[in-house]
Amino acid sequence: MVVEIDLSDAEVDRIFRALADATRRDIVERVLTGEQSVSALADRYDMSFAAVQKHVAVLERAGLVTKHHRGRERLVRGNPDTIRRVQHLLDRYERLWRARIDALDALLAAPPSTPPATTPVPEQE
Amino acid sequence: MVVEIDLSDAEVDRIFRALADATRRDIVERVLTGEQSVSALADRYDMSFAAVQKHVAVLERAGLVTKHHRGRERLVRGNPDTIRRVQHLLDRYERLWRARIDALDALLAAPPSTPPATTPVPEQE
DNA sequence: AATTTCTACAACCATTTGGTTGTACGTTAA
DNA sequence: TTAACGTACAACCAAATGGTTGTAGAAATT
Repeated sequence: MVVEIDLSDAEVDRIFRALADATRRDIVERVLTGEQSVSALADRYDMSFAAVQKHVAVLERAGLVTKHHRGRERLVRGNPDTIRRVQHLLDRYERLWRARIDALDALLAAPPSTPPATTPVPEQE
Repeated sequence: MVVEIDLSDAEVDRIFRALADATRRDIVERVLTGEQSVSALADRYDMSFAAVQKHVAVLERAGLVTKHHRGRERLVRGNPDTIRRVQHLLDRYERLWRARIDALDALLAAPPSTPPATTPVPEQE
């Protein structure tokens, strides 16, 4: 199964914003280990049912969870694909950082008689 | 060098919120590959200097960048430690997911003569 | 000394966010 | 059939966000 590789800026915005709230992160954790109804989730938090409903909606719009019908309930389930995509994003940041560190190391390792100013970095992207 | 392992909810809030903006993510990428002054950054974006200054402040409060003095300039530099901590957070999410999948797999692998209705999931919490 | 550059910060504004309560509707249970 | 449960959604509100302009100070340039 091929998953989408690239995410638009707006999608990434929604994902990070969705994760920028402790209640929503907690919901994600819960539904990753097992789907739960909205009201079952709402029982866990000290806020109204409608507030939890809104949090779930934010997570759903970000693609972090999905909802399914079962009778009168709506079961919320975590979507690990989106989690994985965020990890790839952060991996990219780390690669950028490492490339820079490697370049600085190369500079320091090079003898001062041969300044490597022409090719400081393997020039990716 | 030992880095902090745990982050408070408020810290994680700030980090994810800081990353929930395309301009700020772009700034992070730029300063991970090499430090830049605030005005050099501001030249890159179609908004006022003050707006970019605010974005940098948000990133700084989240611990994603640091600022250093050089004459009248303030050099902005990426902080990979924080990036790494976010990765660890997401790793945790993935482990939770995998644990659940493994449990379901174990259920499916069990012979039908032993109905697993009593323990559908390893009952966490 | 005067001017320009880089930064800091306050004040303001429109929009979004995160919460509330209230109403309505489909589904299950008595 | 009636009542209770689970959900959806609108309306409202306070606070935060993301932008602006304007003022001021420190450092560099002329």
